[in-house]
Amino acid sequence: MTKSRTNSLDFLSGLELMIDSYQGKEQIFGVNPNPAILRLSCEEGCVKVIEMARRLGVTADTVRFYTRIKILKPGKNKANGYREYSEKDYNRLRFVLSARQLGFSVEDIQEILNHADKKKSPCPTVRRLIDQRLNETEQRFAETLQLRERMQQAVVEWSQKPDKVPTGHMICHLIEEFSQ
Amino acid sequence: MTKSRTNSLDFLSGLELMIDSYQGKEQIFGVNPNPAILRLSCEEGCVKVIEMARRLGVTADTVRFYTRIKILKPGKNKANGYREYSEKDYNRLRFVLSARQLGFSVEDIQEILNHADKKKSPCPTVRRLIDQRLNETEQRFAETLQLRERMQQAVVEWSQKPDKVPTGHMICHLIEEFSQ
DNA sequence: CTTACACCTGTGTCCAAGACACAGGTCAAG
DNA sequence: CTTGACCTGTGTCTTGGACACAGGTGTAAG
Repeated sequence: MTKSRTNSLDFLSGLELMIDSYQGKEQIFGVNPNPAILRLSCEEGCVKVIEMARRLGVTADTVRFYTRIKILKPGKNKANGYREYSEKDYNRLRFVLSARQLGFSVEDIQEILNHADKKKSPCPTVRRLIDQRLNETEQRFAETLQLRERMQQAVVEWSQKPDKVPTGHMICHLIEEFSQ
Repeated sequence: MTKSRTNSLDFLSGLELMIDSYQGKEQIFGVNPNPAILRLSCEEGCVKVIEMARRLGVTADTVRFYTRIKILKPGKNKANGYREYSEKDYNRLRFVLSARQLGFSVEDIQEILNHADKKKSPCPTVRRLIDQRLNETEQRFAETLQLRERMQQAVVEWSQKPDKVPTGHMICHLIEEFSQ
């Protein structure tokens, strides 16, 4: 139950509130196979998109995005069509955000969730994917490092050089004479 | 949030800007200083898209892309509609590729070229833009560095941990117990 | 009751720099 | 004549949302 709640702040107190108020219905909500009762508890425990977003420190657009691509599957209030995000959606979204922080793509996350939804361990997939993504990140890191150095050197070199008007075969001498 | 892979830095990969590795037959591009003769010689000296691409070490799609957005303005062979890239286009594209290597966006480059085309010095613009882009690159660099460290630490930590099957409130303990 | 306003819905489009696909035209060799 | 390599312009795809839009809903104030 105790989580790494290190990376987010005030919406986590909201989380505790929500989980606590939900405590008494745990049997009904997650475990009880009767969908009628499940829906019943939703009326009290579920939240709308903005509240969901606020609790996890993202925008409503982000919540809608993950809903659109069916990572989140909130119910719908029959009366007005509003989405109803449950604790399960909350946990799922929190998971998604954690995974994104670790460099997983949304597609990766879908794959991971597919395993978990089938009650299979997603861990082997997770290990495979992070190796892959880490390689790419190393690659990107090296490229960004090089680009940064190149740009820094350009700024230094150019500070010694004058402005010039373009000629027939030279558009900008700063850029074109920069060797590296 | 982590913008990870989406920061297309791909243009940096592998290409050392192999511009003048071509020593071939026609000495026309890059050697003849007289633009009038060059323009005149277009019927003979101009090249088609693939040859242009080859000379600068990029794909034909890249040449077409810059043509499409009107950074390159090759003529058209009236007989068959084929594009005819002149030495001016060659110089322009070489400039574009150099500028891309320094982190300028295509939009930046259009702005720079607009100045140059009006015979104004693009240098003040260039200096302003590189400051801006360098800032962004520093930012991206810091983010990539952090992401990389986070991922590396995850791999290390996870190597000590077992696989687990998901439970009601835990999708993947590796990801969800990872604190940082 | 009306009105204002904040919230909600789904859908479509945008971003960057090309890469890729596609339908159709051109050209030289065999 | 056919094959195959090349050419054309245009449209769509990529990421992870952000933003726009048209229209419906809920609520408090006047």
